[in-house]
Amino acid sequence: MRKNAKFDRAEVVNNATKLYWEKGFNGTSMRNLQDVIDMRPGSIYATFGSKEGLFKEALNRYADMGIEELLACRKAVDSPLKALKLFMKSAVLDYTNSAPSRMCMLAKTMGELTEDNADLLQEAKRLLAKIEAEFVTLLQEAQELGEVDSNKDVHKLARHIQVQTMGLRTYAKACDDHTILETMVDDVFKHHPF
Amino acid sequence: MRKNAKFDRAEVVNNATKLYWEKGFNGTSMRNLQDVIDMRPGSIYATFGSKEGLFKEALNRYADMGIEELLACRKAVDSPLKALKLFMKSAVLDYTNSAPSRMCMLAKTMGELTEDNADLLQEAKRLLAKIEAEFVTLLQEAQELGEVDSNKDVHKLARHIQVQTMGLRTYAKACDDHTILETMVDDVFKHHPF
DNA sequence: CTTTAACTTGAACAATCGTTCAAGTACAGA
DNA sequence: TCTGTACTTGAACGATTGTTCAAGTTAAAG
Repeated sequence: MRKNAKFDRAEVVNNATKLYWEKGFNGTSMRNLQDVIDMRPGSIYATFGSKEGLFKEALNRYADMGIEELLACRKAVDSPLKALKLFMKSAVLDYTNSAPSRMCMLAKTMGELTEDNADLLQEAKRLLAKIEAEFVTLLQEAQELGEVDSNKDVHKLARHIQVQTMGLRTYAKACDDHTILETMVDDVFKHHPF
Repeated sequence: MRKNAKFDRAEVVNNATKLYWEKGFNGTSMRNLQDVIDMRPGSIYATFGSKEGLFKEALNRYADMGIEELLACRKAVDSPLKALKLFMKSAVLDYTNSAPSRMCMLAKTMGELTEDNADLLQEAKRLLAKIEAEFVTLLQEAQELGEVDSNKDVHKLARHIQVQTMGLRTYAKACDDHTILETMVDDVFKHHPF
């Protein structure tokens, strides 16, 4: 057997994700990528096939990070509803960390791409649905614990969380006022239809 | 005095706005623009200065169209709150018309651009604030008519409308289910904090 | 009709785009 | 040590990018 490639694939995809997340698909050039992932064109194309192939992998990495974060929130607090709120606060307010953009990378991708990149668009939709399914799981748990009325539709609530998160993160890029944003997240869980 | 340019500036900006709205700033090339506005590079640069200059004008045209639409909604119904709901339904659900994208062009711009185009980003923020101010005006009227409690903060409510609209329009691009979307808009005005 | 200034045209520019591939390097197996 | 293969390298490709500008066109003024 041959040894694997010299580069650390996970690290490479992480760095590519950061750049794509910040600059978008069209705003990122292969030469930008070469610099941040420290690979030459030949290796990149042998490994990922194309700019689109690497972007697709970056989208998946991004979604996985989000789900990991959500599960981490769940473990950090004693209730699934509090976990959702913590996750949302983190997504909307925590720009102190090394997040390349305030906005959701999947939402950015939905906005940027057209049918010219139908497969990437499809992948972004699929991953949004995957995340929404995680919301459903948490909401079902909340229902079992009595935090959410048992007659509520958890899929509907999950859609609601999704819309709020994407909307607030977009608003956050335009607003910048931390107090206003925090109040808006609090209000989601104050006036919510749970 | 000399006669004005042969081209119809308003028409040109309209067509440029359509293309920019659909493809985004980075996704649109000057040659794409030349085709749809039927002008040659020299004329374009003499008139608009740069790709960014034309985009800035397109952003303004887009915002003006939105405000016109909002005022048209106000005239179409007998209450400011119903007007807001009508506007939101139109923005989220009416993809039958010739809108180049389901998403808000300003939201798309906020997502696509970075500090590399700080002035365009600033302009998009300014226009989002301008639209939000129109929401405030309608909400104040609603307050005067007793449709909204007088102790509510109209600026806060306007922010809420803004977030819902942007969030739902982003979700709409990923969802496609008209029934689900319509229910979500209805729910905004059912469970709202007014 | 001639002049003159405003405006349009499209070829051309340097820079950058995504991608390819022949040549070089590195290392497991014999 | 030698061979063979997996992998990396970076120069190079044609296409396209945003932009410029000298030449051409148009039409009002003299």
